[in-house]
Amino acid sequence: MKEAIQPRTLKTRARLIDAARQVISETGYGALRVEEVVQRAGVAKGTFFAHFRDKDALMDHLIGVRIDACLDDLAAAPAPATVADMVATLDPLMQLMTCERYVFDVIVRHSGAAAIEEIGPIAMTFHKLQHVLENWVDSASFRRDASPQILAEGVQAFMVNAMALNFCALSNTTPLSQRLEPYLSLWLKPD
Amino acid sequence: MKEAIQPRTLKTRARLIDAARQVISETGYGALRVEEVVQRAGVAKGTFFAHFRDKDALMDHLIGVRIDACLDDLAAAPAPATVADMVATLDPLMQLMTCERYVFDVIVRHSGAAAIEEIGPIAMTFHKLQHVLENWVDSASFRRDASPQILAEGVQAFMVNAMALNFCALSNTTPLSQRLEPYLSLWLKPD
DNA sequence: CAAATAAAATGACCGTGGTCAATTATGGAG
DNA sequence: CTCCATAATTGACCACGGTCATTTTATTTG
Repeated sequence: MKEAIQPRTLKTRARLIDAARQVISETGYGALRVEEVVQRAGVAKGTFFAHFRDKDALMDHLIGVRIDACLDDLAAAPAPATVADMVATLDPLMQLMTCERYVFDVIVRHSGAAAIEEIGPIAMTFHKLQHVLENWVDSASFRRDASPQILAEGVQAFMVNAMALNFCALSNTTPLSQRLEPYLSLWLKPD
Repeated sequence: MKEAIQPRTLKTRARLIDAARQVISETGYGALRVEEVVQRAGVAKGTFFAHFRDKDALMDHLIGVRIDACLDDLAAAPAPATVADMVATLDPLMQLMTCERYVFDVIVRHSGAAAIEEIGPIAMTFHKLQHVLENWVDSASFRRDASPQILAEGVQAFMVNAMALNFCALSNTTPLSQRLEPYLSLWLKPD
């Protein structure tokens, strides 16, 4: 009953990921083709799917890693004291998540895990974000008549909403953060 | 410069839609194959794409029609006086929108039009819903320190959020409306 | 070292959405 | 009615994600 992974496996996986990153840096996420990735990695197509359940799983990993790094920055920075501050602090994250329509679609698709055993990198980052937001929201500057949990969940809902509207013709003239601000003001600081 | 559509066109389109509805009633939306639809409609594959830009456009139409009918029911009913009432009234709509994971994905993908000239049936229904919600929200029972517009937009955001969570393993034990209620309470009736 | 066993990689193959040059049907002008 | 321009239809074809029986490579055992 041996189940040790061979060094070869790690090397192949790394080659696939490197190749994918290279393709993406040249043509963006949406234009990535599995065929192109395996060719650059110098492996057969089947090998790709031995390492990733499907193309989405690769995206989940690649995008998840980037979001995770971005969240580390957020967590390291001081907690925003005002709504305007919060919106500004969240901006880099939202920019990253909406860098491409395709990227945003992948994120939305993976933001909730369909099954417990399937929680992927992106779903993880949403938990992490939830944690960060709970800390931010749990300060004297914001309303204290609701649990940080539900407030943070609400902020996430508004973030997703604002990002989705960003791809909508009727409203994509307004910058992301500017669209988010009024919602958070009303949500976090009711009179 | 004649551009009159031939009766034949309407007939073919109707046959395609009928065939699609039939397939869906048997196997659901997600399992629909264009090949199956054109076979039942007795036309060639290319004909399908002469009538619909892509498979998504067919789904946009079919789902849009159903949502629209549901919204007519909502608009006809008396405006809900409480949050609990509102959540209960919205339930049929949310049930429809989440009848299948695939259906919800289609809806999310089409909820905002990418370009003004591309506003499809589903995007239309979101405008219609916005209108209905604005009327509901603009009543004495709810907060009056914010515009009906922004309040209604917030309700939509929370609805989408609640529906998305419905497909998430960690929280899909709670019924949809029950998950929505606390958010709307906090959003529409702050103390 | 050789044989046996398990892991990894291969690539021909498939399903399905979507395209387009060629063909056929339609309806109006003369 | 005939001819013709245009709309509608066709189906072979392509792109791309994904599968799986087979082969190759690594590791263990004797």
